[in-house]
Amino acid sequence: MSRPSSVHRVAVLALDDVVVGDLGVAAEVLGRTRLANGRTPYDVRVVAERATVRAGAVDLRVRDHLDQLRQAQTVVVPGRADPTAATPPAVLRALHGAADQGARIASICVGAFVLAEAGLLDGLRATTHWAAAGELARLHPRIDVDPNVLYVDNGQILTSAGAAAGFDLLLHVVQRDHGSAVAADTARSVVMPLTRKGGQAQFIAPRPPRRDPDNLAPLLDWIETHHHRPLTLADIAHQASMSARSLNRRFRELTGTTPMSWLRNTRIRHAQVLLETTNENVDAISGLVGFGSPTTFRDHFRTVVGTTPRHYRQTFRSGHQHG
DNA sequence: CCTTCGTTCCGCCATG
DNA sequence: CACATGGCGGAACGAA
Repeated sequence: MSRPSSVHRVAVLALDDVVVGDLGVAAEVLGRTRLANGRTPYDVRVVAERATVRAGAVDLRVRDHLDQLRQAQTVVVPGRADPTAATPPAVLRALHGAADQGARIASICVGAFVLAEAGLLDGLRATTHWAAAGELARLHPRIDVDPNVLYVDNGQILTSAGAAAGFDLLLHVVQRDHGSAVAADTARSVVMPLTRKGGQAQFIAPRPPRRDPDNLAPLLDWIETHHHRPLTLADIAHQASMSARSLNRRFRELTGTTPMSWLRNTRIRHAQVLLETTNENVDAISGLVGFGSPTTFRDHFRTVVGTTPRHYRQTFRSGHQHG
């Protein structure tokens, strides 16, 4: 028909009780993306098993059927009100089909549970909404759950934390596909400044009133404010009035990670903010966020973020009209 | 790249 | 009895 070869097809999966915010993020960010020549690189379609989808207070009329998933080069899976609700078999089959054909699959928030149910996250690092991270790790032990990052890019499979982190993930996708200039334009278009205020936005968000016999939040706050010091596991355990053994165990249960890994991610997150918002050189930032040496900082930065600190700053800056 | 040495993490098990 | 804690040891990991 009409030149579909140059269009990148995106299917946004609308399951029952989909979180409309997540759905909106997916549809808006990619749908609003424009290339330098004004063309729209993404053909975004919301797909569902049935024409009407419940979504909290509203019903959605969905125009495209689940079958369209097969044609998509990118599939986005938003969260659902009940993260652990069983996913219809036809949906899981469709996801498998898309993955087998090499489609990129990205989840937002607790949409990661759907990917997990499909087995697409086995053996991979992944993230989800921080309050659900422990549950995800418990239900799917083969997933390396990291609740302390905004998103995780495994190449074909991507996961992001809360809805706001979904913005970051999709802007990252745009940047990967079309470069940082296009991504910066998209960010402006959706009025989402590329500046994110540290990942700790995740933690000042609604504190869950749910039961918390052992609440790690105060300890995580303490790590947040002391990450720049040369902390050891013993230091953190002492702060929590726990043995190192118990701390490791509780941490794994409640967050899916280990204390030192959490600390490392906290440091990297702060380093990212400093790279974005200051002119301190990389070595100085390394020290400011608590790394023992610039070498280890670069090492960790690469494994967490995927690029070098210098390149990260460069691509971030290039998207801004000098500021 | 390697090598050395300290740290971290988790299974196991005794203890409360 | 169920359950949580934490010490021990060793494999894996990280720093330099």
